[in-house]
Amino acid sequence: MTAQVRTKKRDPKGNRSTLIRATLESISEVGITDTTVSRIIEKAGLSRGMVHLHFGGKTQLLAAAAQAFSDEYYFGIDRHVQKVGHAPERIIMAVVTADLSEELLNERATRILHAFRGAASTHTGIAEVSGTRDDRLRDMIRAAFSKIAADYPDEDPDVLARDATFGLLALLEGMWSDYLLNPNAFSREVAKSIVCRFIGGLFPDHF
Amino acid sequence: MTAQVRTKKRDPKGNRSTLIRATLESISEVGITDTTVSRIIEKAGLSRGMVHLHFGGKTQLLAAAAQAFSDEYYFGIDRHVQKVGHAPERIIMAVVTADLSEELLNERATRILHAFRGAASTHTGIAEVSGTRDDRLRDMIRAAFSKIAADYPDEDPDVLARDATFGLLALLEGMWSDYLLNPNAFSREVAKSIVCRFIGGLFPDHF
DNA sequence: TAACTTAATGGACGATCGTCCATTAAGTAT
DNA sequence: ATACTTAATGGACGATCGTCCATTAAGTTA
Repeated sequence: MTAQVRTKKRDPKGNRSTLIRATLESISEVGITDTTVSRIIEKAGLSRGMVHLHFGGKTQLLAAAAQAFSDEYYFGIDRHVQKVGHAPERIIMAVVTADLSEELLNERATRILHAFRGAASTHTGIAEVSGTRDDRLRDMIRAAFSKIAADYPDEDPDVLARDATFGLLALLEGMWSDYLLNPNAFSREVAKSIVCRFIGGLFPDHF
Repeated sequence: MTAQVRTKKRDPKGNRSTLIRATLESISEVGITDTTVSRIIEKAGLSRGMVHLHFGGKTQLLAAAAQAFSDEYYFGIDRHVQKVGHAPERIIMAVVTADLSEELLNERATRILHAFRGAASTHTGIAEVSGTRDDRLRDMIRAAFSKIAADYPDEDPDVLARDATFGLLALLEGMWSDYLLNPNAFSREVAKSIVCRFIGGLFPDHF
């Protein structure tokens, strides 16, 4: 078995992901509506029939691209979170920092996210995949807030954790929208300080 | 000059707005991508050439629909705000309540908003019109927060008002996204209480 | 009523769109 | 080397797409 990276004539898995990459690139450039099969295969440098061969159709390719984009985001978050250990406050801050970092929050990502959002309500295959910042992330945040909320005996910990989770995700969502519509005026520092004001208001002893 | 509402054979203004209404209805049902001229005129019950006659083309019709939708939202907010007088705290709460009311926040509206959002970054005519919850609203909120912030001498009033404005709009944005993706699980009461926690954290003497 | 302006119609048009398949090529097993 | 399986190609296909215009109708002015 040779390494064969250079001159592989056949590469089904590679071509599959090339198509997905080309699709995401096209969406970030011209939006979903103008992302046609012709444009995708031109970007990918592959032949027309490949979409049907590997995905069965354009619809499934879009769904696979949505899934890949979602994973890309989540793994980006996860990498940051892994580094900070298990203290819940640090996990929360890692999520916030990562979500607002240039690595994850940039023009390409905001355009793709909102393009899929716009299509999610009417295209099942996409909706399943682009839930509110992914259920995985939501669960991670809620678990962290639940631990923190236990230190506030004056409040119902479930309600507090729920509000913190919901609020934080909504706030971050809004930051992405703002970035999308106004990438030049956007300030990561201001965004972060506002998020900190929010969670600091809920958990004054921790943030 | 007769009233002629019943049997008007020609009605350019009426047909124009019928086309816009049909466009928004189509977008809320099948998204922007599948909103075709054929579908629009079928919904409107008008003839094919009318799109070109009244708007010059589909692109301009979409832009006009985006504008109409934006106005629809803003005037809805404004009506609520007019009722509560000039006290800044009451203006803010009126905006929040209106934004989360069923009149403004519903499946149709969230679908249309996000459909336009997804197209905004790549279609100039739409982007101009669907800024972050409209500059008019942003200015109104900021003015109210500026007055309130003057009562907090420990903070820079400009920074405080800016953070409150930015944060509130982002939070409401996020609520809309959550509603879009999960209309059944969404609770207006929870959403409102979270918003109140946020502004209450910034302005403890007022909210 | 006649002449004129504006609105509305709906089909024809070329230009895409996405799908699919007959054909060729590459890789594997016998 | 041969037979076989899987990958890749690219053009043909019917089905739409949005635009536009020749034609008809409605309303207005003279």
